Amino acid sequence: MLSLRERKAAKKKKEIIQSAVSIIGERGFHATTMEEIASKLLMTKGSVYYYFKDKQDLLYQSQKMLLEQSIHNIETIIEEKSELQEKLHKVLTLHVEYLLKERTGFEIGAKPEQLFSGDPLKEILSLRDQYSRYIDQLILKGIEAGVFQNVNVKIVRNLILGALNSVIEWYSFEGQKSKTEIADLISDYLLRILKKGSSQP
Amino acid sequence: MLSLRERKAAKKKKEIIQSAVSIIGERGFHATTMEEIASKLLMTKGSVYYYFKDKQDLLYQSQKMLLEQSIHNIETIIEEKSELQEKLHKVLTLHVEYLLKERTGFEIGAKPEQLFSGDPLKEILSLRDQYSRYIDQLILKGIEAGVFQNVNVKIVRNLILGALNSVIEWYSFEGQKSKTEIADLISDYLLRILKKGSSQP
DNA sequence: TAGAAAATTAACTTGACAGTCAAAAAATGA
DNA sequence: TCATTTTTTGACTGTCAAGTTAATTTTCTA
Repeated sequence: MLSLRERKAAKKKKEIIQSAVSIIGERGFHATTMEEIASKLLMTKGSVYYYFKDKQDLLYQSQKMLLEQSIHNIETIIEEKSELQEKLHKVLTLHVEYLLKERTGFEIGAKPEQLFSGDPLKEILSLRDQYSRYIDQLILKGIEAGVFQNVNVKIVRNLILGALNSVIEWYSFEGQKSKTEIADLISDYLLRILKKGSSQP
Repeated sequence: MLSLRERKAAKKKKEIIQSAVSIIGERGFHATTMEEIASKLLMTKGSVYYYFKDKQDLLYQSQKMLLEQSIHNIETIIEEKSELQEKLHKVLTLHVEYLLKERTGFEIGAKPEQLFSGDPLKEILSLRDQYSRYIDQLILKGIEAGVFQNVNVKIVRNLILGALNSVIEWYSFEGQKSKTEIADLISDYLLRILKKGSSQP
């Protein structure tokens, strides 16, 4: 079990990540200074460097955290026992909800190629890939089971994820609709790409 | 008519913009230096400052150019005489094709709030808005004419644009499909969100 | 072709920020 | 309580890039 000290350190790390994410999310990675990140927590830059190797490391750990949680989310739903269509609907809905919850964090990570290189980049891309493959599997199973139309799986998956991720840019807290309502509506619309119409056998 | 000198200057401006866009597109705005932009054209930084007020200005003018061309594209199609569905299909297709043609330029401009502020930001957002409104109109007309399902226009428009714009991130030149094929396929899939199925009256 | 206007250069200033480090402060625990 | 370990500090360094400018070179034109 973790000592009090270790748990305190872990908490501080999380706080620093949150501070970093919120500022970087607004201003962008390069425009954000370590001093800003620190001073938001009433700390000095030096302290931040006590917990993180460098600026890259800070960003990398925050992105890894978000992606791992996303994968955990999708795995939970996939293990549930329900109809394929309902499952995919749930996956899309949760995707939107988690995206909006961790809005700034995901905004930052949109273009990992510009943020990371080498092994960290590989790791981030591989986590994204893992997530995409889960969705591909759901679509493929749906096609095989005759629930969905026959489509180019990768293209449709990319379109769906692209549409979902864009919600970050246009969902406004001012809007009439709650996050849950929006998530549900979006998922309905996007499933139409896959659902069988009258013209198909 | 423009003098030779003016035309030369305009050409040089374009070259600088292209150089800037290609480097910024790869590395990001803040990570790109004016010296890099200049040296790609065998120039020095000072020359670039002769044509552009500052780094922001250079970026702003490149974005404005792209958006104005996009608006011109959509206006051309809207003026054509064809069925609503076909018109929207053409708009989506051309959107993808132009996006992939000017790939890096659009990649940069994805988050204008992080790049601009004040009047330039307003101008960029207003151009984007103008483009969106054209699409809204097409969808709305389609609904009114009974060609499309009744949907929340703004949400569906945002989903469609989000999906379309994501193509920048995943379309690979290695892929089997040409840009035209991809554009066509994507437009087909996305129109399914709007097309009437058998369940609707 | 000479003189003016336009364009380019290279050296310079300025400011900012990432990352370091020795010393101080705080927490721990015997 | 006091010695030891952990954490924090803030001043410092080195680097790097934006933007300026005076001097030079090129281009135009009368």
